[in-house]
Amino acid sequence: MSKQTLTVLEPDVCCAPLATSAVPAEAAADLAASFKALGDPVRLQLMSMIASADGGEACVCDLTPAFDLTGPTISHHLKVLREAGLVESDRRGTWVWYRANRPRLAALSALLDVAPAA
Amino acid sequence: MSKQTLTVLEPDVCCAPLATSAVPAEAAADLAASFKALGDPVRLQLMSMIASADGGEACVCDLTPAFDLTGPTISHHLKVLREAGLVESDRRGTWVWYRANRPRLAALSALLDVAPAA
DNA sequence: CCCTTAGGTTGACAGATCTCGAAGCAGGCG
DNA sequence: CGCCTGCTTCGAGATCTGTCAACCTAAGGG
Repeated sequence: MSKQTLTVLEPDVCCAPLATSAVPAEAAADLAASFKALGDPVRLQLMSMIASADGGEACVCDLTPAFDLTGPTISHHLKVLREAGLVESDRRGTWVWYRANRPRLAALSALLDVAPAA
Repeated sequence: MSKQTLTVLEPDVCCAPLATSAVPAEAAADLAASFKALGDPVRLQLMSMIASADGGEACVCDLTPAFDLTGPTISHHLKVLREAGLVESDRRGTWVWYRANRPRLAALSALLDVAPAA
């Protein structure tokens, strides 16, 4: 697996449900990167805390104390989520705020959708 | 991250959309394991090939030649998907057939669902 | 029986990942 | 200006992961 950052990352890379048609190799690399980012308990919780936060935004200062991990580690996980295109960050004065990339989440959700009208 | 196989793996471990309420730590470990399994381009393609296969089943003999990888490697990836509860296997005579665990996929899809009734 | 074919298991190795402590950068306060 | 706090980046160590070659098991055919 190469270290390169994927340049695709459009919210709607591939939306045909996985159970409907096979995912092409190029799209698979991009989509798998997002799933991999969610493939860590800490990041999944971070993602959910951010996405479900009041106002749709969460401050790092609120996220960090929720885990038994050091600041740098949380920062690292947030960076992974950022590079996967799942969240966006925004510095506001002293604190940094994170918000979820809804369209991206929706695309992933649609991909895993099975037989909506079975 | 421990090596232990999680014992939970019920299809409906946690279904409240990630954007609605934060995922509890215990559920996060289980769910993240599934996302991690999908976090590899090869496995994501395998998953889609199996889920979209005619009759809902795919033979390993059809999956392996679709990649530029050796048999053992494909076997390893299928094992990961199996242990993540995403697919089930079934030997039928000479060949082994795989089919998707639809409920599990549905649960993951629901988790990533954003603004169901926005 | 022996052999061939389909898959899975084992062992090994390069590369990636998670975690931390130390150091760096940005913004606010005295 | 000088310092403190919040967050990120850097460097390092232990662990995990993807891949292959070699080997093993199961099923079917002479």
